[in-house]
Amino acid sequence: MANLSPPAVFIVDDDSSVRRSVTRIVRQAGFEVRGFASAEEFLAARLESAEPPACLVLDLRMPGIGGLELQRELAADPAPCPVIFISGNGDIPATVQAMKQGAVTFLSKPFDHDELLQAIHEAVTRQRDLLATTSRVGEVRRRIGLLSGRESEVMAWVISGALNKQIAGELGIVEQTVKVHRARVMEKMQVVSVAELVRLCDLAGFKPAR
Amino acid sequence: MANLSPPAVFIVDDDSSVRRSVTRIVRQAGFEVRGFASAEEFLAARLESAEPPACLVLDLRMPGIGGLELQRELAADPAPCPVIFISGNGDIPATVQAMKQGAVTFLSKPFDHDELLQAIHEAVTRQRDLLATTSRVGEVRRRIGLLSGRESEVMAWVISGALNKQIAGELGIVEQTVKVHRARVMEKMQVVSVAELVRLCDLAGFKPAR
DNA sequence: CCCCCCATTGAACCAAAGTCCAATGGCAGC
DNA sequence: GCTGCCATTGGACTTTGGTTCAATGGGGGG
Repeated sequence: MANLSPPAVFIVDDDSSVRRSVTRIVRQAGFEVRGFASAEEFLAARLESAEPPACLVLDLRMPGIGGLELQRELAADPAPCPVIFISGNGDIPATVQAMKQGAVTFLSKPFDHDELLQAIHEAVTRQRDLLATTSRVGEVRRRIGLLSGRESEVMAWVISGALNKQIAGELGIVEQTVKVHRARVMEKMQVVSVAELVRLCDLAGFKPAR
Repeated sequence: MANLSPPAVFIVDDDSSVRRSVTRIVRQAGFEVRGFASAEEFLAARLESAEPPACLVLDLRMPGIGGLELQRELAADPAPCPVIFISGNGDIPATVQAMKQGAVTFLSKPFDHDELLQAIHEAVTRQRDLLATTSRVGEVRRRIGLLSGRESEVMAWVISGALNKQIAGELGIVEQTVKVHRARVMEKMQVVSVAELVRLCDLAGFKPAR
């Protein structure tokens, strides 16, 4: 719960000499590095200690699960680990697919050390930003989860700009009841103004009524 | 002001046989096509008739301005024309740069006709969506431009959730004055609720105070 | 069966927002 | 100098929003 200082870099490549080389370069730049000989090995290890502030240096072609497949697997994650590809025999279609799937970059072996480090830097930055927004979204969703059914309905109308009177009409209840729910919404969502509420809901993908 | 039916496709390639080939394929699929032998020629023609619903099929290597450079030029536009690269001698670094600069895809000659058409379809869709949001943003910015200086200040505080009393204090004026400005803001921005106002301002990048 | 959460309503009250109407002063352009 | 736009303020009034206290009824869990 407190591993922010040295971002972790994972290197997945079936060629042990590449692993050693990358490990040496990246470690020297001050990162925590772990090597894996295959996608399967990485996935197995990842299950236990999913510590987010990290990025992945990935070989395209490997026995078993390939780089693109692994990338696609990871993309299902809400805050996927950014991927940097390195490949000795990459082709343009693979590069295109990798980039479409969100790769930071695609380097060819032999790669330039500075290029790799710069890519890692970009990946770490991207990951930090992504984690920041994802955790904010998660927090907002947690709060939304605390709302009762009626409270959610009322909130949907509030963020669509409806007056209490209108909300009451829509829900078939009295204005006073709306006020009660509304007050609880503001309390549970931890906001003091409609403006903040609108922003939180937009962020979390909570849709207004109508 | 009404050319929405057949999206336009521009093909820029110094090889006239490629232009002919692409033109034939794409025209047969129902698109309007225009060919250009160089980036310069395209830029010159573009100045007059910038009709947005379009996409660009672009060769990587050409005499004069290259494909990547042209793409970078176009990217300065608020709603840049989506680019599909085709290249006979593309390399991975060029592909990576093209994709990073927002290319739809990167095809190698000889390319598959269906791949090209599918890419064009994606480009057109992307462009249509982009244009929709850009025009909405433009409209909102136009409205913001109608606000007087004070009105903008008041709006910034309103969308940050401040009460009229607080706004008055911040601006060193009386609450009644705030109400006047606020009413004009709602009128000029063409909204009836703070919720809508917040969304418009977020969309247009208008930042709240504080 | 009792307790808690949820939804609902009522009354009373205060604070805030919105809407009139009227008026003053500065400033730019014709 | 007149005109129009902007910013400002005052007063009076209505509508909404928000709070507090009190109460009822349904439903699930210990």
